[in-house]
Formats: sequence, structure tokens, C-alpha cells
Amino acid sequence: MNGAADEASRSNFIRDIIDEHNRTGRFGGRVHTRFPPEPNGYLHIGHAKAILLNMSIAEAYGGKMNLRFDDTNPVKEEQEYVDGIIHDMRWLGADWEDRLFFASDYFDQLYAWAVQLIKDGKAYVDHLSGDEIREYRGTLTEPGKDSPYRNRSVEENLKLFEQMRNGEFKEGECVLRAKIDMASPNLNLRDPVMYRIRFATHHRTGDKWCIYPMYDWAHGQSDSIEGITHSLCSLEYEDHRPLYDWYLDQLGIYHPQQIEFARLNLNHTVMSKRKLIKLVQEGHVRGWDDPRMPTITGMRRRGYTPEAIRLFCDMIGVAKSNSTVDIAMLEYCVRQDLNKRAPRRMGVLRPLKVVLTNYPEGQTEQLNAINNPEDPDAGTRTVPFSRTLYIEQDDFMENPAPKYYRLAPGREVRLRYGYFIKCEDVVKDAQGNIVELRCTYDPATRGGEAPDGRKVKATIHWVSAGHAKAAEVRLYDHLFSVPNPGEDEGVDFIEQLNPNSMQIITNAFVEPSLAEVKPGERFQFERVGYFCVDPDTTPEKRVFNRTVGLKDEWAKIQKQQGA
RNA sequence: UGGGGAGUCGCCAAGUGGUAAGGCAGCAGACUUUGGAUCUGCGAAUCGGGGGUUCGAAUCCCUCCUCCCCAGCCA
Repeated sequence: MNGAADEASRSNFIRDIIDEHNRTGRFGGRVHTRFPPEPNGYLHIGHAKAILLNMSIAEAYGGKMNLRFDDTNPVKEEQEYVDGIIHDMRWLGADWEDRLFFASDYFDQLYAWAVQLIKDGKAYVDHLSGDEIREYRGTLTEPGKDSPYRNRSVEENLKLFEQMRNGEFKEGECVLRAKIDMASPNLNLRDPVMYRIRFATHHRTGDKWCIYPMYDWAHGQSDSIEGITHSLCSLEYEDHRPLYDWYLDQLGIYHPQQIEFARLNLNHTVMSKRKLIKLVQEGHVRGWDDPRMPTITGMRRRGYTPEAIRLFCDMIGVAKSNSTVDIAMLEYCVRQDLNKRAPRRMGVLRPLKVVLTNYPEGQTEQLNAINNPEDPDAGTRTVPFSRTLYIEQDDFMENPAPKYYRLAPGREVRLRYGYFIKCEDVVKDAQGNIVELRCTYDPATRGGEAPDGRKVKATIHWVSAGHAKAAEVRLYDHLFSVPNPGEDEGVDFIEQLNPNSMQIITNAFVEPSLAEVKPGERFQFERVGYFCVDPDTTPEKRVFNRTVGLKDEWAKIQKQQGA
């Protein structure tokens, strides 16, 4: 279907590595990936890249993918997020069959392994305070120094660790640390913390535990338990890999391969969880599912399809260099997908009244319209036509600019699926605003063809004033007005929000076939864009979200003329 | 200044010693009852710079530069 997508999914450095593993038989030809979200927020398009990558890799090699929640920090994680993540992943088309796991499923095993490390003299209970641990860690250029508690006996460590588990210490009083190397140039290896004390209720294990494993201590072993072959993660974990490997090696258990790739960045938006949470909590957007958000739930509400997101992820590929993808590519992908499947309808966003002076009063006729020229199976529908219509304000210009070939005084255009009409008169109010157009129609051009063969330069959309349904339309633009929010020194990304990222039009009109629409339904309003019915829709009020506009040649010309 | 990564068209990204894919964006044109879609054409004097090896290098070696990540009892 798309050469670039095929090409991208055919070749990338991860596949090269897997091919090599298959060649040497490292995993016996097996490929098993996993997506390991922390349930502390909603999924965004960057996560979709990771999910789809894990899915496509597994699929390409006849393997499987697990879903495992990395729920090792009860103070940040909530059930609401696990539910949301599962929902979004299913929507994206992910299938983990019965392999839904939680790192918390492995807390007992992890505890037992910690005891094993202590017995091997590879871990110790440290009573240094948080501040002290930081001081002892050294800096990027200076080695750290050993904790005074580093050489406690195995017996003492065993006893202390059990006391930690039993809640005999306060939060922050002590931690369990791996005994590796306080002088390692890799700070992750300077006796990393394995367990910390948290008297917090966990969303799954409740109050069973008061000690919780750190990410590094939980992640690799969780992969190992699940028999993961290729543990894909983002670049910032590259220097955690030696630790990932160290734990597995010390424990002597099955050893997956961690592979890091660059996370997705998109311009004109933000992707960090911290920033997204801030947008939600401070009310800069209407919630996680605000159609302007790069979250999966937001994009779904906006009208994106899983197919469009999949196409996008195939197109951008995967590599190790930090990059920022132009959001235009995402928009291209939705258009590409929606063009083939979205039924066409007519909707007028900014109505301008048109009266056909030679059309009989009170007459109505049904005109035939094609539902989707890209899809013959979509069939046809009828749309009512009458003496009074609404057209788009943009489709009329009293003093037409060069290259503008829509309606103007004395000029003739075609009404889509209707007749040719000619503007005879312009009616203005006291302030000089154009409030109505008086036009004539040519009865011989019904359906849009002139028997005498004359041509018109433009075809415009319309609705019959007496039949049209009122609608609210929400137009969205980039959430941020700058390409890379938060990149500038000393400028808060909040200040770079696009003040016009949402424009609400309350007096739009749509053709009557749209009278009863259901949230989630998608349409193309001809010549305008793709729209998705918002959940705010009620039987009395239709609300449409603009997913993305159509490419607009005239807008481009205007821009050139303006400059 | 320690360690780990990355630098190929405006933006992604192939290429792994044989003489620079593709996509997005842009520009030009064809077609068109959506100025949509589709189709065609155009576009890389430095493959970060400089040396070197080689008949031949984006691909190998040396060196320099730039950018990203790491000093949470976050993930």
C-alpha cells in the first residue's frame, strides 16, 4: 500500500540484531517482546510508536507480545490508568491474549532473589539518609565512596532486610542496595538502591508490602520471568543495560536482550508525561482526552483511526538518533486513511445566505449525491435542495482576488450535486456587512452538468436553509505555536501554548442526513476537512471535532499573495 | 573535564567498501462536479569537519566538532 511503510518495516537496526540472534541461535529462533507501561498517566502517540514497534517485531518473527504494567511505585500509580492504558492498547489493535502481567505479580519472587543476593554478599541494607546517599555517590567526574554500612555481615543484612519488610523501620530510614562498585564511571553501578520503604497502599497488592522494588531491580527480572527475548526500551536506559545485565548474571537466570531506540518527538506538541499532566491539571486543556492532546484517548476523540496511527508509525521508522517528526506527517496519515473510508457530507461552517430568485418558492427537490468517490461501495444518498441555501462565507468574494475562482458578483459556479448558480446581487446590512446573496440558478444544469457544455471554474458546497441541521463545530490547531515548546532557555512551555488551538463555531449547518449521528462517527465535510462526532453530542445538539482539514490550495495561494 | 549514545536533503529514514532508496514538506504541471484525491516532473558543490587506507569510502582507520542521556529511596 505504501512503499515507504513497507520499506521502513522491512529494515531497521532492531531487526538486524534479531536476525543475528536467529542466525546464532541465541534464543532458539524465538521472539517475544513486551510493552511495559507505568500506570501513572495515559498513553500518547510516543507510546503508540513503542507498542506498534513491539507488535510489529513480534508479528514479523511469528512471536508474541506481553503487556506488563511496571507498577513498582504505589505512590504514583492508579487503577484508573491501568484501565485507560488497556483500553487504548486494545483500540490500537494490540493483542496480548492471556499475557497481561504486573511487575507486582513478581514481588514475592523479587524478594526471594534479593535475599539470595544478600546471602551471596552482593547486597546490603544501608542506613545512610537520602542526602547522604547522594553525597556518597560522587559526581560525574569523581568516584563515590563506600557507605559505612557496606560491609555489614550477611546475617545482619538478612535480619535487617526482614525487618524492613516487616515494617520495623520508618520510610527513608534505610534501603537495600546492590554491592557493585562505588567508583564505576557508570553512576547506575554505584551500589544502586534495590528496595525502598513506602507505607503506601498499592493498587494491586494493597498493604501487603511496605518495601517496593526500584525499576532497575524489577524490570530485567520481570522480563526474564516472562521469557522475553528482546526488551525494547528508549535511549535513556542505555546506561542502565549494564545493571540490567548485572542483576540477571548475579542471579544466574534467563537473560533477555535489552535494545534501546529513540523515542518519538513531534513538533508543536509535548510528549513528556510531566508536561501532559500539567496541561490537564492546570486546565489548559479539557482533560486527557482533549482532542488537542497527543494522547491516544485525545486523538481517538479527535477522529484519528488506529490505522492512521499505524501508518504513521510505519512511516517514521525506528532508529537511535534523537529526532523530531514534523506533525504534518501525522496529518498526512489521517488524511490518507480517512480519504478512503470517510463518507462525504456537506456542512457549512460559516453560513452565508443565498436566495435563488428564480427558484419556485416552497419547492423542494432531492438531489443525488455520491457518498465517497474513493469507494463505490459507499453508495449514494439524496440531499434536499430549495430556494434558500447557505454557502460558505469563504466561497464568495465581492472583489475577487487574482486566482480566486469561486463565487463573485456576476460569476457562475456549480453547487455540488446541484445546479449552476450566478450571483446577481449582494445584500448588505447597515454596517456594510454582506448578509445575503441574490442568485439565479440554471434549471438545465441539474446535477451539475450544463447541456450546452459551458464550464465553471469552481464547485462549492451548500446546505438547504430549511432542511439543514444546526451543529457545533470545534476546530483544532497545533497545541503550541512554537515547534519545540520548552526548548528556549527560561521560557515556560505553558507560555507557548497556541491561544487559537481551539475555535468553537456554534452556528454551523450540516445536511439533514447528519441529523442523527453517534459519537465516534467520522465524515468528510466536502472541501472542508474530516470531522468526528464528539461525545458531547446530544439528540438536541450535534458536535463535530475537526480531525484535520483538507489540503487547501487556495489558502496556500492567499498566503503567497499576502506575503 | 567521567561514562553512555547520536550526527545522511527543511523533517523522518534506507544504505554495513563499489560510486547517495523512499516518505513528509516544498516547487512546477496534468487531471478533476471536493482548488480534495490521483498522476507526472524538480530538488543532496561537504553523507558533521579535517586527515588517512583503498583502483574505489557515507560505509575502514585517526583526529576534531556538535547534540542528547546519566549524580531520584521516579520509571
